[in-house]
Amino acid sequence: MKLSHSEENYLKAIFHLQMETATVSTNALAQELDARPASITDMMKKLSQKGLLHYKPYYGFYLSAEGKKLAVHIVRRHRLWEYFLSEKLGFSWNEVHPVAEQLEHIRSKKLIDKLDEYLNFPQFDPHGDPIPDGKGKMKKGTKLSLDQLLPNQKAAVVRVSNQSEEMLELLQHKNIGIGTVVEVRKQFEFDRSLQIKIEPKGLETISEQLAKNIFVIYEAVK
Amino acid sequence: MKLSHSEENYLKAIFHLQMETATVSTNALAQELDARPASITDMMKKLSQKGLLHYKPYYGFYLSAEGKKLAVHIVRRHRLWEYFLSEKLGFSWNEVHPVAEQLEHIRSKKLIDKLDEYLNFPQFDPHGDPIPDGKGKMKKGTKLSLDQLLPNQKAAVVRVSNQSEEMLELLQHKNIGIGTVVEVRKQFEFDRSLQIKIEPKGLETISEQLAKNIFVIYEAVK
DNA sequence: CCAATAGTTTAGGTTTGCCTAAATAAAAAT
DNA sequence: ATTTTTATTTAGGCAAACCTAAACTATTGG
Repeated sequence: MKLSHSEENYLKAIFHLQMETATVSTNALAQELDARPASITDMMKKLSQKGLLHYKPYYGFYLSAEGKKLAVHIVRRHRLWEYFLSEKLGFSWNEVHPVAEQLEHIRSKKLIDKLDEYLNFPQFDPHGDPIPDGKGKMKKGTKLSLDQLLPNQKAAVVRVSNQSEEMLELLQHKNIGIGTVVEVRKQFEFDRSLQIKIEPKGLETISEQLAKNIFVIYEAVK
Repeated sequence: MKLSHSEENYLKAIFHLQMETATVSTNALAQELDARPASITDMMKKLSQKGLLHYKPYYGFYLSAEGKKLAVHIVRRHRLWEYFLSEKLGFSWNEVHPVAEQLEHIRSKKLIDKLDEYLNFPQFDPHGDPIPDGKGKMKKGTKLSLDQLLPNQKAAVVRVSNQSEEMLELLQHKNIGIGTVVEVRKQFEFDRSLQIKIEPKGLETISEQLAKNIFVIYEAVK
């Protein structure tokens, strides 16, 4: 099934809205896509006819299994590109979205597979959102800033919220980057600084200020 | 000036055809773009109205200065992506074109600048065609296989025509890759093998068979 | 319960980028 | 120099993806 850019955008938007509400309304989607409700209705007819979503007029719609599968693949492409832009080309995490929005529509399975491999199969994008793997599976986790992480809980760095030269320098010195696995060992009451374990190296102490700017994800307990 | 994907494709195609003939005909462009002549006429009206080309009905057309500038930038994007796909993602040189055809339309100056920097400002794509720099300048040169290169003439490797594991292994062993500067020192009559100088390392001897599969460009004498 | 309002769909229009078929201009052949 | 052939343009249409305005449902509040 080959989709137009527009159809892909619709699927992705519905996918995101479905995280909140099981069934999505015309107006909600119109707002999400910055389009008029009438345009949404047009597209819903088309997509439901293609079997990508269930649509009952006046009652909203939600993705079919097929539609969801396609949506997840689009999300995968989007987040892989975000990771690429951030990690390889040095974009800051707040600049990646609009460009990834375009890159996600490039049609080439080989491109995405090779890119994934080249990036070393990252599991989270620069915003801390999970990247689905080739089969559509993605890590579930809880996102919070490092100063909120419970002690002795392993977590992966997914984003740094401040992009100043000074902070990046400090992070580089301490060998902390996206994907780095960390664990809080101790919190010192006096200045709320943290002693953390950084894999694979060793221990470091970081200030509360820094910790608040580092976001991590830890895996939900199974 | 922002162009649609289609408009960009037209400009690029005209640019390429202009290498052969100063003025391009409707039919030639229709063939190049695999479209009907009537569609070409439609687009020529639009592009000439935008000032991107000079068009006299029944007499063909050619790019204006503005149109040429835009075309060169599209070519730049295309070739940078080809280089990326080949060098970073491990695509073979004959697979890169269709994917680059899509990637070239991504709109983001920053993306291209960063990509160029990330790739270390390459001057030739995997087909041996020159990549325009940010200002539109590109190296002019003559392309031939290494066994045809005149002795003591420095040249840059731009492509290897065979992609077998065995050959890539050999090339890697001899430290020859795209961009490597080489120079023929001596040709042995017996088996037509070549002694070549490889920068920055040193001398190597390569078989005629290998030399025929390595393509180089040398700068035209000024 | 029924009217007002909020949400959704239908009807009809626009632009872009294509197409076919017919008309017209230029080039080639007799 | 006509006629024939080839090349190009015009005219009219179509599909995708939007839009506005009008019509229609569903919900909600009195």
